[in-house]
This record gives sequence, structure tokens and C-alpha cells, in this order.
Amino acid sequence: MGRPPCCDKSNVKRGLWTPEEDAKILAYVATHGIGNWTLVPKKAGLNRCGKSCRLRWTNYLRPDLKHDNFTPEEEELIIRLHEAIGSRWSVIARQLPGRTDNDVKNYWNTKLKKKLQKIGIDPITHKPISKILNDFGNISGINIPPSPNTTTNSATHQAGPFMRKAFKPEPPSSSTTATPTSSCSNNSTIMMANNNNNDHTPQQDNYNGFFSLTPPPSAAAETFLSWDFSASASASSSPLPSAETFLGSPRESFSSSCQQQQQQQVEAQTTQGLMWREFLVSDSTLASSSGFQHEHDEEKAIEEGPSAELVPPPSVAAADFSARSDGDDMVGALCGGGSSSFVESMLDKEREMMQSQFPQLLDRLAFDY
DNA sequence: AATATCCGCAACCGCTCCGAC
DNA sequence: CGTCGGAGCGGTTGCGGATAT
Repeated sequence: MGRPPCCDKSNVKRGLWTPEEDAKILAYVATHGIGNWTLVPKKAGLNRCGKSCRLRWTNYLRPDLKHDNFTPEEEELIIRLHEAIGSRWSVIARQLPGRTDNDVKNYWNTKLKKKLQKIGIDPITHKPISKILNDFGNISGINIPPSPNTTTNSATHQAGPFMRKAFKPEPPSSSTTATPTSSCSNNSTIMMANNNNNDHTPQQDNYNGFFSLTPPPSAAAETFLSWDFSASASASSSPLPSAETFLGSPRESFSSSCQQQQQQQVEAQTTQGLMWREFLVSDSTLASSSGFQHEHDEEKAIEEGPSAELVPPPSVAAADFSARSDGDDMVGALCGGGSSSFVESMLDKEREMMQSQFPQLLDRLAFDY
């Protein structure tokens, strides 16, 4: 049985709001405050769906909203957050005071996506398109020549999430004193594509400085990308990379953070024994098509330890990665699951991130973290 | 000047989450 | 525990203005 509609849609007005309607909402909120939006139309004398009233208020009428253009700093932040957490617009919008999720989403879809594509960056993976096509060719056996200026097409979009699943990271070094820059990116477990080819354009290499803030080291984005969810599932033992690393940092900070991160990843492996590629191997399609299984077996022989039984169950492996909630659950399972879900760990990370890296924004936010 | 096309934004839709009962 | 309903979310649509022809 389907859920009944929240209002009689045939009898409510739809479409653009008039100034008079806006005034009624504003007057109502000024008197009664917000809450129980289904009652608002009746009490405010509006022939609108309550949900529509709520949206109008949240996206347009709220007094704390900014209606001016996005600043370069905001653009930069949106891109970096999208890179890290994807299209979770409400989460991203929370880091941008005065902006709504709708604002951010629209701005992304109409401006930022195109900007990235123009410089040869895939807006889904935030990797150079040439590299994605290259890697996709390597895995599927298709020989796709590098094409740095190719705009995103459907193949690229499909390759994006696929690549997340299919790219095999290098096995972790047994020594934590390995070259931080390379080992750090190689150990990425979420964004797995390491930049081991050098056919990027100068524009792509300057991606982090794209919006002409302080040009960070080229690896900074990867540090951010390589935030290791599995390693950081236990928040107490694995702090996030520093704020400098997050937003582009002196290389010293990056290296130090990277070493710590790598150490954590090694520890996480030995204690949890569950890396992203464990999941990949459980996907029979990928394993059989990419020649991945064999290499994995070798790695597993090295890694095999007390937690070797932690291979995700087939139901987890079969989860539709593109589905948000399923993806969360799956990553949660990969994180060692147990009592803390992926969502919880994400929220923990957000809190940590805000406290350690965006304290100034946290101060300004009215939202409860 | 008229028409076609493009683009950005506001609004809607359908879904999930979550608390109350 | 299941149901209901409000709230919130991300994706999509469609209108209206801007620009190109």
C-alpha cells in the first residue's frame, strides 16, 4: 500500500511563488516560528503544499541566506568536499554558511562540473579523464588512448564508480619510512587510482590551485582523497590528516601526515585485516575480468592473519555501490562494521573535521554538530 | 526584429530516515 | 514490532531570461 500524498495536489497551487505568498510565509514564521509545515498553508492562508512551503522557506526566504555569487573560496571548498564525500549536498552546504543544499547542487551542476571538465578533470572521480580512460582500458582490456581534453562522456561516468571498485592499490610497504608521497597515495582505499602515470596536463597538475588560492603541492588532493575510511573507522586511534593537508599544505605537513596515515593503514590492516581490495576480490566479475585474483592471492598470503575471515559476505559484495544507503552499509561493513556504522563514522569524521580544520566555520554554524 | 537555442535557478518528485504511537 | 507521518535529501524538470543566429 502506497503512502497517501501529503496534500491534495490537484487543489494546491504550484510553480513560482508570488511576493504576496512569500510575505504570508514570512509573516507566519515571524509569528509562529518554524515547525509542522503541513499546518503552515492553512494557518498562513496559502493554497500550497506544506512541503512546498518548507522548501520555499529553506531555499529562499530564510533570513540567513546569502543570495550573492559564490566566492572562489566557496568554490574550492565545494570541490574538495565533493571530492571527499560525493554529492551529499546538505553536508557540503553545512560547511558554507548562508548556502543551501539546493544552491550548492545547482552551482555544481551548472558551473563547477563544467569548469572541471574543461580542464580535463572528471567531476565524478576528480581524476584526470585521460587517466580514467587509461585505467579503464587496462582493466577491461580495451586500449583507450589518452585524451586529456576529452570531455566527460557516458563511458567516463561509468568508468568512475567502476574504477573505484576495480583499481588495485599497491600492497602496503612493510616499512613506514617509505617515501611518503608515493606510499600515501598508493595506499588509498577509497579513491584508489594512484597517479602513476604522468600524462596529466599542467592544468590538471595545478588542479588544487585551480581557483588561485595558495598553490598547494600536487599531492595534497590525493592526501585528501586517500582519507582511509577503513583505517579511520576507530576514530580514537586514527586522527584525520591535518588541516594543512586537507586544504593544501606545506609539503612537510603533508609528509608527516602521510606517514602517520600510512602507519595507521598498516595497523588497520593487521588489526582489521579488511582492505578495500578484499571487497573487490569478492566481486567475481571484477576478479575474473581483471586478472586481479591472482595478485590478490599473493597479497593475501602476506596479509593473512587473525582477521582473514573478515571477507565481506556475498550480499555485501553484491550491493549496488551506486545506491547511497547500500554504499554506506557496504563501506560500514568494510570499516570493520561491528557497533559503529559507516554513517556514524562519517559523522564522527565530520565533527572532527569541523573542530580541527574548520573551527571558524563551526563557530558560525547554527547547526548542531 | 524575430526566432531558436542555451543556461541557470527555483521548484517539484520520489525516496529514505526517524520519532511518535 | 509495525504503522504513520513529518522532515530531509538528492535527482530531475520546467520556466524564464540571456545569447546566438
